[in-house]
Amino acid sequence: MDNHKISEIFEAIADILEFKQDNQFKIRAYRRAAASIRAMSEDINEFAKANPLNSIPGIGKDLSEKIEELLKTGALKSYEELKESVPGIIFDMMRIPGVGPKTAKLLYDELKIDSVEKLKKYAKEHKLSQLSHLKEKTEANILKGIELLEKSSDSMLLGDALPMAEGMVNYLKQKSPISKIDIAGSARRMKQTVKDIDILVSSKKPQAVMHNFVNMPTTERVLVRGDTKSSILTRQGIQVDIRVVEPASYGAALVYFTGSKEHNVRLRELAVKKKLKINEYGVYSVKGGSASGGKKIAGKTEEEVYASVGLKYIEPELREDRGEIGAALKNKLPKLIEISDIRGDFHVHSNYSDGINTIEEMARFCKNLGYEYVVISDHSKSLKVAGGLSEQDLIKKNREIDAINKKIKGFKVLKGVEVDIDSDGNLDYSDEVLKDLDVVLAAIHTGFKQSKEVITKRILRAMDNKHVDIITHPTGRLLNAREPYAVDMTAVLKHAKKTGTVIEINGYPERLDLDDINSRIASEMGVKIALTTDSHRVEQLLNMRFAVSVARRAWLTQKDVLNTLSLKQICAI
DNA sequence: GCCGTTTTCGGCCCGACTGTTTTCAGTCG
Repeated sequence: MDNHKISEIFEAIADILEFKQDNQFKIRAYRRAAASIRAMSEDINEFAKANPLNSIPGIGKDLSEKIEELLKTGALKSYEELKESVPGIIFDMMRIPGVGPKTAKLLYDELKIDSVEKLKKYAKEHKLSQLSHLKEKTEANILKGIELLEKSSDSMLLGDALPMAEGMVNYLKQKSPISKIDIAGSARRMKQTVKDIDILVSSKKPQAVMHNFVNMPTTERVLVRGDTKSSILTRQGIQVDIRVVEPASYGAALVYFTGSKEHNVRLRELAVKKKLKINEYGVYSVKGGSASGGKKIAGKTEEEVYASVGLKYIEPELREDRGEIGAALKNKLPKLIEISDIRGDFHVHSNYSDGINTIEEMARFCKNLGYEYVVISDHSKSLKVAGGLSEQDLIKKNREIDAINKKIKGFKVLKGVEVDIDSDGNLDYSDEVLKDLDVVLAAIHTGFKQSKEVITKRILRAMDNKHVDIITHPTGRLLNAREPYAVDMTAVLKHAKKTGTVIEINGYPERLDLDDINSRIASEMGVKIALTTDSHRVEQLLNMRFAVSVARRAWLTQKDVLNTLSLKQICAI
């Protein structure tokens, strides 16, 4: 029973209560509790050993007991009973866009809908529109919603969504008179995957912007079209929302539209305590308990909005309700690492193994990025699928690096390897070979199905080797494609601290491994982090921004990160 | 169901768009 599972159960309870039209504040309490547990940076089992559960925000007496029951027995009796009391189909129905609890209840009560297939059939036969309060348009929308649900894939990788959003921003800028435009939402918060793209605009010609937006070349279908707010579905199947506001409201709208929702709720609660009201148009004073007639006191910039409730500006990557508002109140926000702090890349492949470009091409590209060094870390011999290097090839490669270092001035190529950790925890090169390298990264590429104990032991053993500097992509996950292998991350991080091993945040968009939550735990434990791209071609070296984004979401500062050090400092380690 | 520097009861974040309606409920973000 982990944090994720518990928050899922609380969400499911909220869904059921919503269907039953229970007290809306009770429903909100369950959803808030679920969000709170999701946002925790610690495993709830561990947390429960040292702390009272009701010290988690949004968890009181009742929910504490429910969590205890879940942790102890792996199940929740009251939830099982609740589930029995409602038809299972409601979970599927409420997942259809446009169908909420009320519509689901109506459809179930009146038409005895027990499958999405049946709902689809009835919609096509126009049986839905014969109900009261449900006419042809809603019927058509339900049908569209089902199709949308069937078509919708996993959420999109940030590495795909962000360039797409940037493309749209450029397109709109060219087509319409726009005074301000920003990507907002989870893409601005640099979440590893995003479900939709949000764009905020300020313009003297909002109608023109809306027109251009819904008629973008990538638009598949217009979902909503209004004067200030529209939504489309792209051909790639991702929803894009746009909102147009006045310049005087731009900052408030950017806060609102950037989210996260949980962060916004906290912000508004803080405002209420100060007799203020925050919405997407600004911050208003509340007179005599009534919001109307209040005076607008902020809204033009985000800084202004935060300041109005006594907060320092909070960077978008921190807006996840993971303690950032408390830190901002105490003026204890971290000074987050920035891409300009990065002085080199520790994980880069060349055409010696499975990369596309030569060592020199990779090196020159890095130099142009303003770096001082790059570690060329090709695969080791047993990783045949990726062209792993034999000992002889490695010697040849190292000679070439020496030659390149004589050619390129003011920059250094460091000799590295991504050495394979075999299924017993042995390394793929002997110590004799490893000792001549500047940087050794160790990784698991095989035996993903082994037990947690075995995999953890493999990694700990690799860290015990005095030549190993960095553990790369520590969980092996591929977003939307492969689950992480079973590994006791707490044990790995403890051992990393003990052995002085650095842990990687791999910026390859499918990996982003270690993730933000664990990276934050690592840095709190005093483990150093290396930001890398795992590049296999020159363009991928630009993925450093994604590694940096994970680090920022993990509250990391310059001092937490290895590759903010200069070449001289690195060589001295 | 949670919560408290207006506290142990009575609040609980806020507004746009849509559809089916003549004033609003439902859904969404």
